Amino acid sequence: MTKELPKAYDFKSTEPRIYEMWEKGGYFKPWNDPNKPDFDPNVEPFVISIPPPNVTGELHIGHSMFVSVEDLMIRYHRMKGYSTLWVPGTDHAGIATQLMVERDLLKNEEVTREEIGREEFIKRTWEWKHKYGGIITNQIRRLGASCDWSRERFTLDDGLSRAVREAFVHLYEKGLIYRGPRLINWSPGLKTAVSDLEVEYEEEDAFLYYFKYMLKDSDEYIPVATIRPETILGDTAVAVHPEDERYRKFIGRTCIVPILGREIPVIADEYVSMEFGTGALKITPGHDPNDYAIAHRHNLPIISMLDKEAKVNENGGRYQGQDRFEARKNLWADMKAAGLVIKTEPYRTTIPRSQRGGEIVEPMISEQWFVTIEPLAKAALEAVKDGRIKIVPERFEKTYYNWMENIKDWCISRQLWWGHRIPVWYCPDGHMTVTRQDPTECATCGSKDIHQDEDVLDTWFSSGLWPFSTLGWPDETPDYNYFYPTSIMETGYDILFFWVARMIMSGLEYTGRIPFHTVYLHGIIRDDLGRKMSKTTGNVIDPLTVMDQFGTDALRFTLLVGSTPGNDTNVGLKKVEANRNFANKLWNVGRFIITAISNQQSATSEKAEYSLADSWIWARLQQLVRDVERQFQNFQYGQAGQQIYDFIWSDFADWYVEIAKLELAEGGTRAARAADTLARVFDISLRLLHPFTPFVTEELWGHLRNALLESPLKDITNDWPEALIVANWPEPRPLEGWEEAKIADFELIQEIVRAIRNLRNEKNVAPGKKIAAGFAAGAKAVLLQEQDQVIAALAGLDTSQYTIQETLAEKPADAAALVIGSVEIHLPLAGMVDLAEEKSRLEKELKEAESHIERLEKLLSSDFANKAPAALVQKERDKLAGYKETAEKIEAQLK
RNA sequence: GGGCGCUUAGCUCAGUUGGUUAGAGCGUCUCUCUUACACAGAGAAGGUCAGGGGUUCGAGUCCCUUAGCGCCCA
Repeated sequence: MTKELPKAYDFKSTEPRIYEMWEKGGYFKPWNDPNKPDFDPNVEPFVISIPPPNVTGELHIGHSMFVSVEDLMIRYHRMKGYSTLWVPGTDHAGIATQLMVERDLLKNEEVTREEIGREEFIKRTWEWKHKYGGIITNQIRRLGASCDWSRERFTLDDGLSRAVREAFVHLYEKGLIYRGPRLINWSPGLKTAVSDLEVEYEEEDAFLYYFKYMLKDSDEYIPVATIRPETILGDTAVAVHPEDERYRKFIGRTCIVPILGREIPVIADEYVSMEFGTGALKITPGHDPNDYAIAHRHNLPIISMLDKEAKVNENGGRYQGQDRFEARKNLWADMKAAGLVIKTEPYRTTIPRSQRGGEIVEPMISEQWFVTIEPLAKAALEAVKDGRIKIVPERFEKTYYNWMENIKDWCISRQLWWGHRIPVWYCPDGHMTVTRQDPTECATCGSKDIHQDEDVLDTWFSSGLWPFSTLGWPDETPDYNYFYPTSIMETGYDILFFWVARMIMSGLEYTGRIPFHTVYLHGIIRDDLGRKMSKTTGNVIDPLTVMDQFGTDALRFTLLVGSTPGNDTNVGLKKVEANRNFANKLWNVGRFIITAISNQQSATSEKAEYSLADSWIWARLQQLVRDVERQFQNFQYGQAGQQIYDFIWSDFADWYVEIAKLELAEGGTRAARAADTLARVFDISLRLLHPFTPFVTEELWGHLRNALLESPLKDITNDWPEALIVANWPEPRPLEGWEEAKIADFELIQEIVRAIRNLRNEKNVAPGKKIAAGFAAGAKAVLLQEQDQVIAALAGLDTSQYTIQETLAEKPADAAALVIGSVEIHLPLAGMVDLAEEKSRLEKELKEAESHIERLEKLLSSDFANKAPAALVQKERDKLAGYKETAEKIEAQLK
């Protein structure tokens, strides 16, 4: 064939073609499918369910991260022979999607959702989903994700909706779900409740307002400080510390709420801090969680003074209808006029803001649905504590425990339209009907006049079911029976609570089993300076642009290598560029090998001996396979990738390929052996690299396979499948005993070559110029003689003026000398050797050798010799001997 | 207030049972377009592994402590 491959790897034309080939080839589907007749239930599956991105979202760098890691895990296990399933899908993202559609309606049709009504709005949202829902999944395809698209799921699909219904009713029947007025976090802009997790607290500049709480029928007052003066309208008490000398006398008396004139008691509670503010606290149980708790202790009334839009309601007297911030201003002004104001001062405090949109969240009393979380949390806590579920990295287990141990009931109702509607129906008598099937009448009184709860469930409620709902639960489908529990849950540590914890609780509660045995958490992607990416900073890296520029493999490799589990990763374009270069390097190595194979005339005969380089590269490759395997077992993917990179570039390309060129030029069996080694080492390298950079490896492997098939070396491919994606993973082999010596021999050759190159550079010898050399190699003479051509070629020696002997009869004049252990090299660089310079160079080297000798002698005469492992001690002794030899030779040179 | 992480070459980071002169990429400097690759090759410079203390024959790696930065929870 020998169709010339282009000089540079063209990822643009390759990636789509390869992905299509994979998908059409059915490689993304598990090979052992429980829905097929030849299914074998004894085969171990490996399963990941994708963290579902927002259905209407677009790819960001975080998605690239999880796709890269999960695809790596999936490809590795697929190559290992597991029946591998990666379930893709998307999540309806209640708030985000609803907002997007609302915004669109307002912009294009100038209508609000209220104006078009619930039914029409949901219809429009589905249309939106159908129009844009494919964007994110196509972008995930571009990343090379080998997930089984035939099993793609969406949280609002019929099946998954049934799962949600089942879960809700199950909890309700078990008495673990309740409805009631509670203090919740209210998002006034979105007009919905949000859960505790969806509120973020940040320190901001604010003011502390000091004012007088006048005592009834008195001129006395209690000074009180507050951050939110408008909540005075909802005050139901003033609290002081029982021990506080300043205010003790007021306990039990009555205060007058400013402007409103309501009478409220002065109470004593130890919660009050005597140091903060004035030491007296106004109590607004309707709008503050701590006050709410105090109010419960003291049986205080609870007043809500804000409506759903955070405007003052009928309890706010003359401020009714005013926005919360407007009311703050007006009330304060009126209080000032009334002489109740003491002062205001700047103050830094934590402000609760909505995770979505960033508006200030108001604690409010509201009727909502809650899950009694404690029993679920207890089981989920236990599953991690007893090791049934392992979290990687381990330290997050502590975080998990801490959260689970302090968990509060989960507010699951949302005042939205886009989502799973709560499966509860009410009749006029207030009976509740909670069923799996939509009812036609009240289960209690039989009334036909029933209406469904208006609220929908928190999106995370359905996401929590994801590992099993996607496989068919609540039905015991073949997929569910075979693939559940899944294997690994891989996601960012930022959603450990939101999602992972809830999946564990849900899995245990509904299926009675852990949803996965391992949680692997990756870090957050930051920019090259370690800053969080944000639109306002303008440092967002768009993965699509990066892929356009450098290719998918380069992006994936960048994300996977140089990062450690659970740690944040800084990504800059420079890194991606460097990895693009790696893909290109690989491409060119491949090009060279394919040409070499195509030029072969005969097959490798059994008799073709292995050269030192052959043995060395094999030994190194086997070392690599062992290391990579160990690292994969320990989730050290970054390390593994780095080592493969180093092997391919620094060992295989820089040394082996260069030596193979000589061997190929020799022709005959030597050339055949070299071609054979090139092919086999390259094959295994591509397999190891495939989970990291699937496209370029698949492409090259295909070329390699074709070249081999059309060459005398075709037997190499006997057990190869048709595509790399399903090729066997290289299994580590035990050491055979010869490796260490071959590696040591080869490393000596490398040292010699490097030393000569170094000297050439130092002396400004033109790169193309061949130079003479005389070796006094002592015991290494035979080895070096065998490798003379290799040394000559790599170091640029003139073979006609080049000798390797045990000892040299006489020291060549006008030559530079190099000493490497017992090997002396004389390079007669006529006219270039400055004797004085030469002497000082040798003296410097001698000094270095001597310092090593001193260090090692000290080490070996210490306790080290007695206590350290024997092999290690021997290694140091050998080193010492080597340095001694070097020093001796240099001294001889200096005489 | 509680918990966790980070601090290693100019920059960004690796470095997992502690093993002996600390690695990579980028950047810098010298040379080279040598028929796989200039998205490259050859060579070089550059680090008291945040500070202090301890354990050990041996510490970037384990323990204690201080400082700075960051994150999570309250």
